[in-house]
Amino acid sequence: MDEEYLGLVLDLVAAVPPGRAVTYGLLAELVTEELVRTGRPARGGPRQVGQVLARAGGGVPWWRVVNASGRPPARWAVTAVEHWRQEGTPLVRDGSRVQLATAVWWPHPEPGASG
DNA sequence: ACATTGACTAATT
DNA sequence: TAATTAGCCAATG
Repeated sequence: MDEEYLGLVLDLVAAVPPGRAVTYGLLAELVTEELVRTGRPARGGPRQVGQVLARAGGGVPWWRVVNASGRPPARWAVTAVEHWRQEGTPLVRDGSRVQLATAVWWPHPEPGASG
């Protein structure tokens, strides 16, 4: 886990707009894409993204990163919900999780890129 | 080197 | 929806 990987993850998280969210898995894929695109070996997965955020603490909008169920880390659930309500993030009926179908965001694909 | 742990995920029940 | 299980990858003891 070097600085380059940390920076990649943190930059991506910082790029997520308010009121939107990404999943750990998606973030991991984006990181992998970028590494491969720049000719570097792919590494890490969703759990590594989690590791980075856990280490980062504050300083990044961590509440915009949720698991595949739209939930934040249990320990920070209350704080996350407060942020979501403040940003107007689409939530499911009970307000405890992000509505992924409408809230998920990802970087604009580059022109010419396949897919 | 082996075991355990963790801000994960997908499939099963 | 919730609880379980198995798979995953890297860090830590």
